[in-house]
Amino acid sequence: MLIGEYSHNLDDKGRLSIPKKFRPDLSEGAVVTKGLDNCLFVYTKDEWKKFTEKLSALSFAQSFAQSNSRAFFRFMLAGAMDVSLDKQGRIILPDYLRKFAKLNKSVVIAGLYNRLELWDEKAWSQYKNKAEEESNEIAEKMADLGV
Amino acid sequence: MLIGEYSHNLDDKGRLSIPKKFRPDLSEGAVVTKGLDNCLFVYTKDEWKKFTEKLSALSFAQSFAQSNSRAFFRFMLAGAMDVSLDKQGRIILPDYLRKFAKLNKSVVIAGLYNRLELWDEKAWSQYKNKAEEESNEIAEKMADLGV
DNA sequence: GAATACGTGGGGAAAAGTGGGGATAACTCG
DNA sequence: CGAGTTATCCCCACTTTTCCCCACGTATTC
Repeated sequence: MLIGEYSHNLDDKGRLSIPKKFRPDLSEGAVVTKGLDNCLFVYTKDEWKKFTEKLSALSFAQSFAQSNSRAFFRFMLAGAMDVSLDKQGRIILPDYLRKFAKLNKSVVIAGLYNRLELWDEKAWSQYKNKAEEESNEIAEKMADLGV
Repeated sequence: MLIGEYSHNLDDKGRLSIPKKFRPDLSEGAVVTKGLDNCLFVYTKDEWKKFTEKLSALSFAQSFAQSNSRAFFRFMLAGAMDVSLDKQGRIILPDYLRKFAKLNKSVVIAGLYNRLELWDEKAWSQYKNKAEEESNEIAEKMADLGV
């Protein structure tokens, strides 16, 4: 299970080293794709398969009601890219994904159960501040979900 | 069962020693997460597993499609960190959790049945005073709930 | 009042992250 | 088809962080 928050540097060659803790999960290969809220998602090979299956089920079910669901489907899949770890445990992020998430040197790598998220550090801290201010709502959400 | 209240010091390296009494429960590993009211929760491995099972039971659409759900998952999962005791019975708190709970040197470790809570000592005493003032109201609420 | 137990602090070895050089492969353009 | 250019990846070296271990101090107990 992927949890926790790390801050690593993106170097001039577009390489990002993955925290040691996450490497075993990604050693078989991974897929990076455009995520929601202007971040990137990183899935393990297995999780990527599950994810696309769920996504297509969702897209099909909703496609009658929502015209933009196919656009969403394409958004998630079109930008996807296979990556693999080099011997130092780093991945290479293609330019278009770096630009999409507006990544600068300092990148936050967050574990979210079955995926990683990559954020520009500034964007992450802004998002987090906002979320923490609204922690009341988060508490309500927990209650809603029966946690 | 975890009960009792202790005050320990956080050292310059971010280490916090766990009261001897609680160590057996955490010896298999533990997870620290962001709690409510600006404190941190510490779950044993077993308790954390129960929690994640509840989360994973949620539907894909619920957990993924709604923006406040995404914020909730980022708060709970990216905000979490698994920790283990060193040979002196201490855990290391990552910077981002220390900042979240505004912990200074003196930290209160409180047992709450199935989890520990970590508080900055000042925040704890303020909270406790407030809670004691309102204890009448709390008692009434408990009565309402049929406790 | 010595002895044990527990919390606290710091020094040093080992591991993880970072950055750059160079070899090999791939791609492009004449 | 071949030469030049670009891109990819491996390897090495450096820096920073982590974590293990030892030692000290305070408190408690017998």
